[in-house]
Amino acid sequence: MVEPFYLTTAISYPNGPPHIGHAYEAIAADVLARFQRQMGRDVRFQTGTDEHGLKMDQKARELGTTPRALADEMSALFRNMCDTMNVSYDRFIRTSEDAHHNASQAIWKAMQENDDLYLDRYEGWYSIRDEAYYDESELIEGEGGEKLSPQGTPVEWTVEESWFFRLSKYQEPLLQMYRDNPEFIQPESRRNEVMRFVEGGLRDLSVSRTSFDWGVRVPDTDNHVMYVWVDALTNYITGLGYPEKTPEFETYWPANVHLIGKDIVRFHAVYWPAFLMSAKVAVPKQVFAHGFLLNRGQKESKSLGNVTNPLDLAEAYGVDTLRYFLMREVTFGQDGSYSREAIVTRANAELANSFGNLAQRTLSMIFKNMDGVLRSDCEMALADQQLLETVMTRIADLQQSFSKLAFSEGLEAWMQAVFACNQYVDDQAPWTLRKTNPERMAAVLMTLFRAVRALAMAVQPVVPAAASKLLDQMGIPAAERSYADIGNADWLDALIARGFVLEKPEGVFPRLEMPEEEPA
RNA sequence: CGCGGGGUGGAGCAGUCCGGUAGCUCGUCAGGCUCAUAACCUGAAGGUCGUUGGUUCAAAUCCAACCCCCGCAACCA
Repeated sequence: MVEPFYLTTAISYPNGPPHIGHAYEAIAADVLARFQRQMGRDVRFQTGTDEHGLKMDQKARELGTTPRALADEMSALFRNMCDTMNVSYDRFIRTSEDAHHNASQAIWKAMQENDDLYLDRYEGWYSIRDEAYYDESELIEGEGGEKLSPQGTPVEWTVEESWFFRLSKYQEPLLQMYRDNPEFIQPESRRNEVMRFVEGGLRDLSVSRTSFDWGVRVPDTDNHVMYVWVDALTNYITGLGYPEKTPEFETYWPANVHLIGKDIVRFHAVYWPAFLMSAKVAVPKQVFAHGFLLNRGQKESKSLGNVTNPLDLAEAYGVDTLRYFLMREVTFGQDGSYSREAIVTRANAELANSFGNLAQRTLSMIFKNMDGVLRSDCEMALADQQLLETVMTRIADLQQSFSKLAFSEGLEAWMQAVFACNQYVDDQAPWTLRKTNPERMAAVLMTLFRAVRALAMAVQPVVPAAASKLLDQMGIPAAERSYADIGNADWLDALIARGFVLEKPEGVFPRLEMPEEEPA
């Protein structure tokens, strides 16, 4: 029986085109998805766009269009970004889909049946400019003694009819759930943050709006739409067919991982499980919050004018390179910094010089000195066995790290194996053996062939296109590239039996040019 | 006392939960090799792990106080 694995990204808010952060999350999720597939899991991977809410409404008005048209246009950009980045989602969901409206209304009714929703009035100091209510204690005094928001914008006492969710009722159940499932919120620091927040007391949550109508209508009302997070979070089960008990829902829910940004931890780790408990649906197994990418140590923002279009980076350096860089450079879960120089340095040092060159020199020597003909009958020396053992150990390390989303740690282990191979090449000096001991040379080159194959297979989740290009050259059948296949005993004999002969190899990780000095 | 993240060789980071020779990459210097994508391999220099105090046989790691940097209004993961 194949164990299912359901993972999701957060759905993106498409009131603007995708930026580097969206790409980062999608790529990380994809690496995990591909990794789990290679581990033999039955993976379901969902991403998409979160299209409702006041901001979409406003943005559309600003652009002289409709929210629907804006959503269609932007959502397509996100989908295109995922496709370009080679993100292997199974389902790209849009919250404006009819099925999603049905699901959101269904979960609403389920919460209502559990007596967790009630109609009340929301009143407080409201800042129109900030679109937020403030507590009396947060307000500051303006020059003329008038009340101002903490941001210095005018506020007025506002009363609005709103539905409320009894979040307060779930304080203890949530804390109990966190205690029972220490892995529920990762990384650790986020868990502490959330627990402290919940321990501080939960207030009921306003979950409907009457001030605009671009959203999911609250059942049996004509002027309320759901608070955007109520419907947004529901996407994770909509995509599986909720409220129907579909085979997908039965198989994949509860999700193994919701991969999100650190800014929306509260919604996923507090509100979402509370909604689900109320609706009597199982809670997800894990919420994993990644950090933010900083552009040379600075947050990217439109006002600073340092926003990077991920597609530009992909075009300039290649999708695989970008994927590798993002997974390798930054400790997953923490904030990290990137720059064009860093991408080029990292890609050249590790992908081109270390691994790419290793593959190239190995295949090239087999092609030139053995006419591309593989052999499985070479006698293995101790050094050969030790190298392969090192490689296998490091790959096991990679797998263990990737299982806990420690991508950079896993790739570091992988690099250690690559270094060991290059060291081995130097020690064995097959170019010398060619003259002195051709038999031994063949043994060395075949050892390297085995090592390169394993390394290429191991790194597939991160650089899928380049890895398969390399494995294609090596004659490894596409259907035999899972992790289980690495350790197959007879793959080499089968390859030889098929009459496979290596062609002149072609590098798959070209060296990159360092960019011109950028203005400081 | 608002909240959070961080301060480790020239640069960027890991290690901190579960104390015990301070690790990695890049850069620099010296040497080796020539199969390979001017790539590869070896060695070296370089750090009082923000500061002060405490606990301990032993602290980057635990405790206390303090200093500095970055986020926490908007666009925004």
